[in-house]
Formats: sequence, structure tokens, C-alpha cells
Amino acid sequence: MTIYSVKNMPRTPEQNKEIREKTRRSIMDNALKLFATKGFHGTSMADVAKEAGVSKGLAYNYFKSKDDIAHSIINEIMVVGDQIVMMMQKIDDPVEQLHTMINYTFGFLDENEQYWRLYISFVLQPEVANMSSEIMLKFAKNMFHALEDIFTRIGIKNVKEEARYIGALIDGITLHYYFDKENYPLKSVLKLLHSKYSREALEMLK
Amino acid sequence: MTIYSVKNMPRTPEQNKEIREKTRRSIMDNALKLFATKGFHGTSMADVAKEAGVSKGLAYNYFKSKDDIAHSIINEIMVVGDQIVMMMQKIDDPVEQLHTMINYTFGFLDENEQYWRLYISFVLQPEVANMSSEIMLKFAKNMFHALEDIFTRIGIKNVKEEARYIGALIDGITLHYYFDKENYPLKSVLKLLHSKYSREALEMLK
Amino acid sequence: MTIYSVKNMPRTPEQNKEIREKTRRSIMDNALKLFATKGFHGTSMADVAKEAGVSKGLAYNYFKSKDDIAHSIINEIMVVGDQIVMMMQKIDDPVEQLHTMINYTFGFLDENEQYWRLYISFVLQPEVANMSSEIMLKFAKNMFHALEDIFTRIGIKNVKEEARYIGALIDGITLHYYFDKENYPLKSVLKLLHSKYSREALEMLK
Amino acid sequence: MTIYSVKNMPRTPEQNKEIREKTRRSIMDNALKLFATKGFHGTSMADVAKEAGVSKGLAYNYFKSKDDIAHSIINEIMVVGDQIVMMMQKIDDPVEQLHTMINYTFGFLDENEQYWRLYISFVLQPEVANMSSEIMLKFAKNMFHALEDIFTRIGIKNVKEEARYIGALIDGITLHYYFDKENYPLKSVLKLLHSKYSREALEMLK
DNA sequence: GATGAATGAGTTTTCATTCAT
DNA sequence: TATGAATGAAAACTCATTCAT
Repeated sequence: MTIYSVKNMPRTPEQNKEIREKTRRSIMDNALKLFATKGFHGTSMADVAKEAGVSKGLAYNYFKSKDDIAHSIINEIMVVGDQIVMMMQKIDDPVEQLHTMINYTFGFLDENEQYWRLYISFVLQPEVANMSSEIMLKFAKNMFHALEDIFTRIGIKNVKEEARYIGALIDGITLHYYFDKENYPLKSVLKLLHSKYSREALEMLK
Repeated sequence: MTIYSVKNMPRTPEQNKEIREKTRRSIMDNALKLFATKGFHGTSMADVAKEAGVSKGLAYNYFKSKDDIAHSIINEIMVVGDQIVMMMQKIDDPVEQLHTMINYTFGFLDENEQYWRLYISFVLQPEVANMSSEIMLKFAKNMFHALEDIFTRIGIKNVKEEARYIGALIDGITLHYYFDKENYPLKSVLKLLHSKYSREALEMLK
Repeated sequence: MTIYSVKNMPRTPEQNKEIREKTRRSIMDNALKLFATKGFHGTSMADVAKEAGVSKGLAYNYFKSKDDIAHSIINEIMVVGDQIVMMMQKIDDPVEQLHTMINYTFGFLDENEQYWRLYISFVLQPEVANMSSEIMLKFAKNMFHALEDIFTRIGIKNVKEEARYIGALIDGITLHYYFDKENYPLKSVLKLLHSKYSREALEMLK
Repeated sequence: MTIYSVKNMPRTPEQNKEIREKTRRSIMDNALKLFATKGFHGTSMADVAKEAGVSKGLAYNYFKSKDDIAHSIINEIMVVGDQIVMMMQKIDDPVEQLHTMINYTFGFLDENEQYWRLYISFVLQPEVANMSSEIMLKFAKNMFHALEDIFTRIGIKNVKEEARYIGALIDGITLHYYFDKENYPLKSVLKLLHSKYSREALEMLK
């Protein structure tokens, strides 16, 4: 009796659930990768299915449309992002919090590349994929609030502007890094960044 | 009264050239607008032609493919961008040069919005429209070199990093502004930006 | 009762293969018919799809372009043609072989009409359908070699020229027959042909 | 006063006629060349106009449609062909006539290539260009009659079949020659052809 | 007589989605 | 749950023909 005779045995509900989650994950991951590099409209469902190693029919079993995949991905980005923000907020010292935020952002640059590319693309071209940017806007606002909160607690002046300022800095560096990863002097730029937000430097902003 | 006022004479080459330039301009402008907001793949040639007020066929009389339109636009952005950089370099005082650059960038934010959106979306998704990012990379490098040159002449430390830093800042602010124009506190952020690069502040970086 | 009689099971690979072969066959057959009579460029994919009873989309599921259909057909003609030549070569007596070849050619004139029309039209207009005539040339060479072999074994003089001569004769008669099938005196012309290559007549060529 | 001031002088009717004939000739010649190699539907009016060095508009000044060009070309082929047949008939000796016909046909193979290719293409695919093959059929019949006449006068048996036979031979050789001009042993094949229709050989057919 | 910009209908090709199995 | 054959609508692109000049 070989392992293949198993396939005629009914699966347990747990097995089914596991399979479903794995497949769904694979579709989303591969769709993300493709959407991020080729664009949403530049990627076909056939591309996604092939990349995920499933049939086109099955992909529609998990998502009711191509839009639905995009929505699910963006949603997930938002949720994960919010979780990270919340996690950060558990740190007491605001300066440490700030640096942790920076470190986290740039420590997972390669892991988050596709998410970020897709997110920014949708931000820049809101008509693509009918993405109501509401949810993305709200997410961005959360980010800025978190930064404002940090700066308030540090006690500097121009809290709102400084929050926008460092936010821009982080996204700008990210953008430039992704544009030319091989040649970007990430390490030394980050060193400069940290030095500009060292405790002493922050004192000057009070 | 010229010879060409005679009935049944073909248009002069000059007349044709004028017509061609006007129509080409219109197609490119409208394509830019659409590509920038709906994305390259999200925009059809029918969309472009309609928006430009010409037939689909005529659009292909001017550009041999949709890709060709995108390439022509990007090319033009690069050329105009290079011209601006060169223009800036005529200013003697490097600090003034730096602030002129900032002012120029943010003074024409609304005029340049579509260009920037398209440029960044191609940067993020180079596979779209077969954009060989070579030319875009070269353009970006020029920008960084111009900034490094300014900082060198000002005489600060960490020239390369500071160039990357302020470059990121400018693009980051631009990105965030376009994301939520109504609510972005552009004026006060720019004030902060200028203050951080005032003559006195720059002294500290030497 | 097999496992696949269970509801909601995907088709077996065998079933799919069978479907694919049938549909592919139908597309090729109908494309051949249309290409042969209306010309390659005179036939649209819509024509082909309609004639084959499938949607345009499906036709592209089977062939990646209109050119691809033409290439596939020509390829098949070459393969079948080569097989026939090989089959002939199993006959021992060269004179019998020669007459079998003639009989075969003219015995299936009506069955092979479309093939021949298409083949010749590609021969005459090699730029159509990007037909690299290489493969067709090779096929023709095979034919001439087979004829030369026959004549060599019969032992006549001017083997090469005689091979070209009878080859031209066969294609010329075919061409004229297809030009005006109703009125062509095929039977009596073939009788003349056979008489000119009878054993006695061949003796004269030694 | 330069030659260019002449262009504002009204042309004489003779000049106009000459220009018209030249231009018309050029359009037809270039259309023939293109139709013959790329096929009628594979050739665009833009191709024709460009090749002939005139504007598209002007081409329509001379021919009312693309079909019209094709018809005009075919017509001309028929007329010229008939003239040649008539010319041949002025030769008294039928055997000499036969060989003159052969020599003429193969003596101008390269000059007549495009005509022949186009003619045969239309014969094989009568639906292309709405070519009613009536006129082409009539032309072919003329040819066969001329041959039959020759053979009758020579006094051989099976006049009709022999006419078809040699007609097929001539077209078959022509076809094979055009297929692979570089490698076709035209000279020795023609030598064989002449020898098979020498006065002595013809005696055997009586 | 001559030009080439412009059109619109048609052609090739793609692709999200459905459906039989 | 899973497949991939099949569809139809839309997209990219072509081209015969017209027309203002």
C-alpha cells in the first residue's frame, strides 16, 4: 500500500483547512510578487495561477476576482502594518521607540520589498484595481500619529512637521534603495540618519 | 499670397510639421495624464486616442506602439530634468543653488505631478512597458552628482550620504504630498526643510 | 466504474489530451482549407475559428499565432511527405517504384489538393507567414534524391536531369489539373505519362 | 533662372501624359514586385506607394483601389502573353516554333519571374483579390491551343495529351527553378528538354 | 498632379471569468 | 477540491481609403 492510495481517503476537516490556507497563501504571495513588479494590470490571472502552481479555476475558488486578490493583499499589508505600529508602542522610551522603528523598517527592507512596491504603486495610481485609497490613507495617518506621539513624548518643537519630515525621509530612502539596490549606500545613509536623531541631536529640536 | 494658396496644392512641409508636432504633443500629454493616474496597463490606446481627440489609427501614425508612447514620455522627462539640473548649475553660490533646487522642485509640484507619478511608477515597476531602467538610473545618478557637487562646494562632511539624505527627503515629501494633497501641510514642512538647510545649520555639518 | 465518474472531478489527462488533439486537428484542417483557397493573409483568425467551430480565444489557446498555425500545417505536410517517400523506398523494383509514386501522387490528387495549393503558394511567396523555406527546400531535395535513386537503379543516363524532368512533369500536371479540374484530361495525360516511362521507354534512356 | 522655376509653369498636355504614364508604370511595377513576393493581402497600399516613390493619395489618383491595381497587372500579363503567342505563330516551321517557344520562355525566366509568381498565385488562390479566373482560364486555353496547333502541324499522335504534357513540363520546370534558383541545373535540364523534342525524337511520336 | 494627415472598420491577440468534468 | 478547455469582450495594432490643402 503506497502513499498514493491515501488520496482516495476522505481528508479530515483539519487537513482541508490546512490545504486551503496553504493554497490561499501561495496565491497571495505569488500575486503580490507579480503585481509588485509587473503591475496589477500587467499581471494576468494565468500568470498568478502558474506562479502559484495551481489551476486558474482553483484560483477562482479562493478569490472571487483578480481585484479580490489585490484587495486581500492590501488589506493584509494594512493589518500587519498596524500590528507593527502597535507593537512599537509597547516600548516605553520614545527615543528608543523611534530608533526601533527605523531599525525595523530598514532591517526588513528585502523582506518587505514587494509589499512596499505594491503599496506605493497603488498609492500613486489609485484608479488601478479600484483600490479605494481610504483604507490606505487611514493607515498612513496612523503612521504619522504614531510618529507625532513619539515626538510629543520626546518634547520637541514642530511635532507635526517633524513627523512628516522623518516619515518622508524613511520613505524616500526606501524608494531610492529599491530603485538601485546594488549601489545604494544604505549602511552609511542609515548611520547618518541615526546620528541626526541621536539623543543629543534631538535635544537641539526641543 | 503664396504659391500654396493655390487650390489643390499639398500642404507645405512646414505646415505638416506643425500639424505633426501639435498632434504628437497632444497624444503625449494625454497619454501622460492617463498613464499617471490609471497606470500604463490600465490605460488603453482607445483611452489615449479619445482623450487626445484623435482616432486610434492616427495615434499609431505617430507612435509605433503603446510602449513607444511611454518611452517617448519618459525620455522627455529625462531630457527636461537634465536641462533643469544644468540650469541650476549656473548659480554660483552653492547654498543658494540648494535652496533654488528645493524651491523649484516644490514650486512646480502641481505642474509636475503627472510626470513624477509616471516616473516613480516606472521606477517601482520596471517591467511595465519594458522600461529599461538604465536611462532612469542614469538620470537619478545625475541628480545625486549635482547634489554632491553642491555639498562639496559648501564644504560639509559626508557629502555622499548627505546628498542621498536630502534627495530622499525631497522625494519622500513629494510622495507624501501627492498621496494626500488636501491634507498635507506642505508649507510648514518646507519651512522646516529650509531651516534645516539654512546657512547656519549647514555650518554645523562641516 | 472509475474514480473519475465521481462528480466534480477534473478530466483525466487522457481525456484532456483527446480533446486537445481533436480541437487542434479541427483548427488545422479548417485553417488549411481556408489558407489554401483564400490565402494566408486573406484568411482571418475569425474565419478559422468560425470554420473550426471554436471561439477566437480558444484558437489562441492551441496556437500562439496565425503564423504558428501555418507553420504547423507546413510541418505536417513535410512529415507526411517524408513518410510517403520512405514508404515508397520499400519497393524493390525501381520501375515499379516509379509508377507507384506516380500513381500515388495522382491517385490522391483530390485528397491532397489543399495541402498542395498551400505548399505551392508558400513556395511562391516565401515572405508570407515568415515561412522559412529551408524546411520546404529540404523536403524538395529529398524528393529529387528519391527520384535520382530510382533512376540510378534503373540504370539510365542523365540521372540528375531526368529526375528534375519527371519531377517538373508531375508538379506541372498537378498545377494544371488544379487550375481547371473539370476540363483537365487527367486520365489520358496520365496514360501518356506512364507510356513515356514504360519499361521499354526507359530502356531507351540507358 | 534655375530649372526649379520651371515647376510653376503650366505643363503641356504631352508632359502631363508622359508623367502619368511613368507614374502609373512605376506603381504597377512595384505593386507587382510586392504582390508577387508578399502576396496581395500581404502587401499594403502604403508599401506599394512607398516602393513606387509616390504618396498614397497619388496612388489612388491612378487606381481606384488595390484590387484595381491587381486587375490591371493581371490584365497586362494576359495581353502581353497573347501577343507573344501571336508572335510565335508567325514562324512557319512548327518544330522551330516549338523550340522558339521553349527558348523564349526560359530565356526570359528572370525578367518574367514576378509575373509568373503572381499569375500562379492567383491561379491557385482565385478568391484572393476577387480575381475572376475566367480571364486567366481563357489565357491558359490559348496557350494549349497554340501547342496543339504546333503538334498537329508536326503530325504527331495524341496531340491534345502531348500539348498538356509539354505545357506541364514547362510550368513544372519554371516552378522548380523559381523555388531554388541558385541550385537548379537549368541548363542541363533544358538540354534534355530540347533533346526530347528534337526533330528525330518528334518523329517517334508520329 | 500631389501630399500625407486622418479615419474607421477590421485584424490579431489577450485575458478575466465560467464551466464541464 | 481541482483542472484546464472554452468563451466573449476588449485591447493592441493595421490598413484601405478619404480629404483638406
